[in-house]
Amino acid sequence: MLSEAGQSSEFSPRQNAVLEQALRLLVDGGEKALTTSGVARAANCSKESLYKWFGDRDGLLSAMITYQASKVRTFERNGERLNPTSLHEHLVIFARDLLEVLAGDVSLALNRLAIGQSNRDGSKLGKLLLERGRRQIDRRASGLIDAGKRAGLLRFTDADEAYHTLYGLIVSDLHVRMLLGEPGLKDTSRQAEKAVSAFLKLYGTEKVLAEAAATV
Amino acid sequence: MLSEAGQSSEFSPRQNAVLEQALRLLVDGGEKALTTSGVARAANCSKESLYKWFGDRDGLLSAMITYQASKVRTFERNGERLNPTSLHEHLVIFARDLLEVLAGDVSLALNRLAIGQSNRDGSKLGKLLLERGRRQIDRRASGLIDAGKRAGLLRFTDADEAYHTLYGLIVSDLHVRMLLGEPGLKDTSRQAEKAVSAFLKLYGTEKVLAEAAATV
DNA sequence: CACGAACCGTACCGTACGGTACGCATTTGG
DNA sequence: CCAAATGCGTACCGTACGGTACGGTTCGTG
Repeated sequence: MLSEAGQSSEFSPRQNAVLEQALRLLVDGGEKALTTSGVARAANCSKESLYKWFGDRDGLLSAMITYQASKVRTFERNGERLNPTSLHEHLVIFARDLLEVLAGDVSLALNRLAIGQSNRDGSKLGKLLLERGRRQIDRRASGLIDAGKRAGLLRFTDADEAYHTLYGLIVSDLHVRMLLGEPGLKDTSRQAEKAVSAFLKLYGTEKVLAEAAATV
Repeated sequence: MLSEAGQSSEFSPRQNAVLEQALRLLVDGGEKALTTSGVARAANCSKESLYKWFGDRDGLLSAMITYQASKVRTFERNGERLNPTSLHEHLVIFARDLLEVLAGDVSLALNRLAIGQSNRDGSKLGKLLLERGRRQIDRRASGLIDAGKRAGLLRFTDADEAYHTLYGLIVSDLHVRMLLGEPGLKDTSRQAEKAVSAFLKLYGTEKVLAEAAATV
C-alpha cells in the first residue's frame, strides 16, 4: 500500500516523529547505529509497526531521505528586477545557503548513508537523494542565473554549464572532504564571496564587472 | 625521494596479492561483499593469516587504502621552463588525469568505503585516504601553478586558494554524483579544456590571455 | 458499552559476520 | 633428514542484526 504512495502523500505525524528519531540515530552513530531495534526503541514504537509503515529497512532509509527533503524547503523568489548589486547579493546568499546545507550534519549523514550503499542496491538511495535533495537547489540557482542573463548582467550559452561552474567555485572539494570526516571551513562567507566574484568575472557582462571594480 | 620510496616495502608480495583480491571484491560488491571469509576464499589464504598480517578488519581496510595509494604513483616533472602553450597543455593533462582517477572504480569504491565509515571510527579511514591518495595530486598541481607563477604566467596571492579554484572548476559536483552512483561524463576532455580555460581567465596574466584569445 | 483496529513491548528465529582454534601440508634451515 | 615455522582449509563460537509472531493495551466508533 504505502510502497507506491510514498511520493504523493506525506507521512503521518507519528511516522514523522519516528523518522526524526531515526535521523537522530543516524547522525549520532552512523549507519551501524541505525538498527531497526534501535529506531523502535528510540521512537517508542514496535518493530512490527516499522515494517508495517516502511516495508523493510531500505524503505525506512528512503522514507528518511524523503522526509528530510520535505523539511528543507527553499523559496523561489523571481520576477524581481535584478541590478548588478542585487545579483551579486543573491548569488552570495545562495552560496552561503548551499555551503550551510552541505555542511549540515543531517545532510552529511544522509549523503554518507546513500554513498555507502550506492554500489550495492544499484544506487537507489543515491538517485533518490539527488532528485529529492538537489532539485530545489538546482532550480533556485538556475532561476537566479537565468534572471541575471535576462537582465543583461550574465553572458553564457549553456545555463547548465554556467551553473555547474558556479557550484564548483563555491564547493570545490569541500563536500567530499566533509563527507570523509574533515571539519568544515571556519568562514563560509569569505568562501562564498570569493566564489561569486570569480563566477562574475567569468560570466558577468561589462555592467557587473564595472560594479565589481568599483566595490573593490 | 622516488628512489627509496618503493611501494613494495610496505607489504610482502603475497600480501599484495591478497589486497588485490580484496580490492576486487570491494569494487564488485561493495562493502557488504568484503567479508573476511570472502577475502580469504578469493585470495586462497586462511582467515588466520589475514588476522596475523593485518590485525583486524579495520587494519585490512587501511592496508587496502595504503596499497592502492602506493600503486598510483604520479610523477613530478619540474624545472622545465613554461610558456603559455605548455602551461595550458600541462593543466589540461592534469585535469584529465584528475577526472580519470576520480572516476576509476577502485577509487570510487575506496572513497565510498571510507565515507560510509567516516562517522563511526572517527574518520580514521577518511584521513588516511586524504593523506595517502590526495597528497600526490595536490603536490603535482601546486608545483604546476607555482611554476606558472614563477614564469610570470599566473597571478595569485594564495596558491592554495588558486589550487582549490582549479579543482572546483575541474570536478564541480561530479565526484559526489559519481559516489552516489551516477555515471561519469561522456567527454572528459571537453570538461578539462573548459575548466582550464576558466582557470586561466581567472588567474592568467596578459601573456596567457593573449595566447588563449589567439587559439580561440 | 462493546468490539475491532492499531499499536506497543518483548520474545523469538534464522542467518551471517568477526574473530579464534586446530589439524595438516609445505617450506626452510641446519 | 629432521625440526621449526609458516600458512592453508575448516570447523567452531559468540554476537548482533533483519524480520516475524504474539499477548496485552489503548483508542476510535457504532
